Amino acid sequence: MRKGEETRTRILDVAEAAVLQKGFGGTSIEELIAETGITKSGFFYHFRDKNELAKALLNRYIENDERIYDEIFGRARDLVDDPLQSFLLGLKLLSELLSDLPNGHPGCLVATVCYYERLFDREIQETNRNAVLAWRRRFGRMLREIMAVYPPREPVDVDQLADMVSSVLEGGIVLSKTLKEPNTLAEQVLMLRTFVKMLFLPVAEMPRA
Amino acid sequence: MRKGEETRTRILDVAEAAVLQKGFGGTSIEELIAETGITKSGFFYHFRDKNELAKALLNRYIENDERIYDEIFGRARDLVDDPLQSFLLGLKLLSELLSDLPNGHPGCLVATVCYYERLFDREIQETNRNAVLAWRRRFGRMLREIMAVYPPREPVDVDQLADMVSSVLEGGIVLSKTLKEPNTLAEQVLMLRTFVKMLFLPVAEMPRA
DNA sequence: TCCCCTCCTGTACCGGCGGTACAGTTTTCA
DNA sequence: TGAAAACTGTACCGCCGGTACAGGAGGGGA
Repeated sequence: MRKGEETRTRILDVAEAAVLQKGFGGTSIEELIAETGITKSGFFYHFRDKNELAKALLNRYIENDERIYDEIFGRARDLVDDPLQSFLLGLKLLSELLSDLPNGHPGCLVATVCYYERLFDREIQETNRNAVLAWRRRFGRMLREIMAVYPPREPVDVDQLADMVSSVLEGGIVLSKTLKEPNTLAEQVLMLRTFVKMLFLPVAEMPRA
Repeated sequence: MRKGEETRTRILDVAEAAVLQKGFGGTSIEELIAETGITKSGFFYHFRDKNELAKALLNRYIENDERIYDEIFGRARDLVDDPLQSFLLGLKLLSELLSDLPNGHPGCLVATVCYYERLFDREIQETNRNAVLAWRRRFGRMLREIMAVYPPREPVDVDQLADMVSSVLEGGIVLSKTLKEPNTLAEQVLMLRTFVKMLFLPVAEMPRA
């Protein structure tokens, strides 16, 4: 049981890196087995077909993603009491984490799946959809706490604002990868932070001169 | 010359729709020739290989994209003198255009290429990079005009703010497609508009009661 | 009218890949 | 030590990207 899990994980590791660079259609099973040093039969022992691999890959990615957000915003919550300051700190920590990635963000599997949708079954599409909805709920929850204390300077829909976090992350990844500027993603998160700050923080000071 | 261009365009039309739904790796040449009613030899008469098709596809997409932005923000410029109000109107018009798309936004080729990078040659990657840089310059130009009149409420880097427009668009497309909620993209653009408004517009009124 | 160029069609072929089938072997752990 | 788990090896299928090349329809200019 133990050994099997290890091999499975190794396949998933190799597959994830490949898929994020070349998409699902561009990643061949043959190259995966070559890199993991397993045989074709061995691969199909673990995954019935490519769709099954995609399913496992996506689920693992989403779980890991959730864990990272839990940790970052959980830490921010522990350090600061105020919901707004805590959220702003969370975005700061997230931005730091992203700018510490040595080769930039490798890409988001949710986006990859989104741009390959037609070749996946309904289950994967639903999983992907639910992942995005989970982001909406997560950030929405925090934003609602903020709104209970700070009235927004402009009228905004909470869900749409929560989606903005996801948008900037997904879009920032695309920009960062395309430009080959690893730091762009981190900067975009800080830009979003500025937006949130401005939206909720009471006018602090008068413009000088 | 006329007939050839027409066939070429038909291939590109079919290919674009397919690629946006299934990615490059997931789109087979055989299905393209089946749908356009051309033979395999006919296809390879127009495009040397898949890479050549991708190149043509991407260039056409980028040109069309630029034309749309030229038109929208050009119209906004004609209607309103003030650079800030003009930009805000442009975002409004863009949001309306996006929410009028019957089946939602079909997807962005730049993002598709970004998530398939490793299987393309340097030329395509450079083209893609330049497209994103062109967005940065485009929105940067408008934002600089705004900043010459309106001091931003918070210190922001112009290029990063310009990138925010691209981020929200790219991210909004991913969200919209994944959620199968066509309107999410338009809402995200309006959210961005709120941000820009808040950043540059002087405090308009006191919060009531 | 003839010829040439553009724009294709038809046919045959290659190797890689996803996937299947299944028999046999090694490794692990209770 | 024995059964289950975790593989290997081999053979095969059909689709796909790509190559090669011969030939043909149709229009436009000399």
